[in-house]
Amino acid sequence: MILFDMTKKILSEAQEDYLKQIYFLTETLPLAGTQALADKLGVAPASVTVMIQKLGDMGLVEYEQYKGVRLSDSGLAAALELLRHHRLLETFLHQALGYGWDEVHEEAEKLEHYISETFEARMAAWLGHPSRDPHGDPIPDSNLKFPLHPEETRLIDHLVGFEGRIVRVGTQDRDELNLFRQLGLVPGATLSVLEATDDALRVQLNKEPYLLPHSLAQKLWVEKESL
Amino acid sequence: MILFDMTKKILSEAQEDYLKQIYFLTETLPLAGTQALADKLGVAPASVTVMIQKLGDMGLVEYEQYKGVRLSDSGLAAALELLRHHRLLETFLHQALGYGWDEVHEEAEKLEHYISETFEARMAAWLGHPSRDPHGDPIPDSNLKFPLHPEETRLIDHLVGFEGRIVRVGTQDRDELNLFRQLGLVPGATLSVLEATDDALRVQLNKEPYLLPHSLAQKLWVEKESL
DNA sequence: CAAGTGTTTTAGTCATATCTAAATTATTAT
DNA sequence: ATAATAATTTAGATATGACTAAAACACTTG
Ligand SMILES: [Mn+2]
Ligand SMILES: [Mn+2]
Ligand SMILES: [Mn+2]
Ligand SMILES: [Mn+2]
Repeated sequence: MILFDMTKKILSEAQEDYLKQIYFLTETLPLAGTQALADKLGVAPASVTVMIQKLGDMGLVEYEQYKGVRLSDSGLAAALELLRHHRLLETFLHQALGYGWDEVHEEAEKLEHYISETFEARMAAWLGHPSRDPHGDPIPDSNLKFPLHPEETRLIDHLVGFEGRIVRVGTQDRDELNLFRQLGLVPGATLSVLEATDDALRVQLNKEPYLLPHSLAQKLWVEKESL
Repeated sequence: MILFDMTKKILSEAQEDYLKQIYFLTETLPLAGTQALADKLGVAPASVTVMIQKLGDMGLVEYEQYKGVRLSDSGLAAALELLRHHRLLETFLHQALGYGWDEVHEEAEKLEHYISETFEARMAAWLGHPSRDPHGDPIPDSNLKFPLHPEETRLIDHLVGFEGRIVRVGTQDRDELNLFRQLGLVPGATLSVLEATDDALRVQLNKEPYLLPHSLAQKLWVEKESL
């Protein structure tokens, strides 16, 4: 007896991108608003309203008029599936095809919607089932559970004297990524906090002291050196 | 001064697939008809008419009412670009990700429309700029010229006594591909023609004689053993 | 060469995803 | 609490690419 696999809905590229942005926005806030989604997706607010109504009808989001949306269980699964595709693709493009870490995002943004589950599985195997992408972002496993990285903390939360290793650079802006790379602020690099001011952090990286503006420091995640 | 790159039109997946099928049909015939295109693309004839009118307005095909279509220069370039994507993808999926030769077509059929020129170039480099895909089909080079394979001939055109090597298996039907594989009739295999009847060919392959129905033999291309 | 048959095109409809402009609802400030 | 402002939704339009049904055209056959 063959039953429908309700977990495998066929979603359009647009629908998947909406779910992904709702996912990102609701990492911080309880609900994703129409305006915020319109900004992230580069469409008009009216377009967002129409789409989230449809996603609501499809059971992928919980939508409250004039309030905003949150993902349902099936919507979350779809978003995580897409995120896994995205981050595996970024890692594969980097490791197998020599893409720079500033190049991977754009290509993955498109391909994430069109690769099969077979492609996903073969990439994961080729890469040895990685738990982070080239920027250090965590990759959900094949059951869509996030890998545990309990030691991961924000650089910004640390006091003078902290020594540790960068594990994640939280941006996908190409210029910003190139800046981080130029400074050697990449996953794996070790650094220590020398001094903290209101709007910057003085850090030591490879013997060199840098003054790191809050706007950049904010985007770094670190782990204490485990020797 | 920056000029538009007229060679890089933005085409939809549907438009690209129409161009590709027009390309295949006009390999044999001077014009591709509405009915034939509808069959190949799995759409209604009326849908084909509307689309080829649009492709005509876009300058991608030469369309004669009630006669059929042929590719223009720019349409041919677009079709060959897509064909290069398809066959490089098939080769890459096979070589890099371990796809079976019966699995590559379906995945490539979708991804061909969504990979970037960068992705194309990196795959080609990774593979060492191959001139054939896993089925032996020729891969247009980066200038969209076909590789020269002057020794390639159809098995069916040969007389008793011919000895040579299979270079191409001209089908993308999964069951048929598996049959060929099962029989050892894959690119690289050597065989000789023992006997020819009206509707079959008796061939020797790895010491084993086979009776090869015309319907299968027709799909094989060979080269004389060059010792 | 006039019918009849089959192919091709036209016309009208639908689904998707976008837009702008107008109406509605919610929030903020007086 | 009311009025102004901002966010959201509705309404109506557009583009794409498909469909069906009907009309137009082109072959083939008597
Ligand atoms: Mn995307
Ligand atoms: Mn990333
Ligand atoms: Mn295709
Ligand atoms: Mn092939």
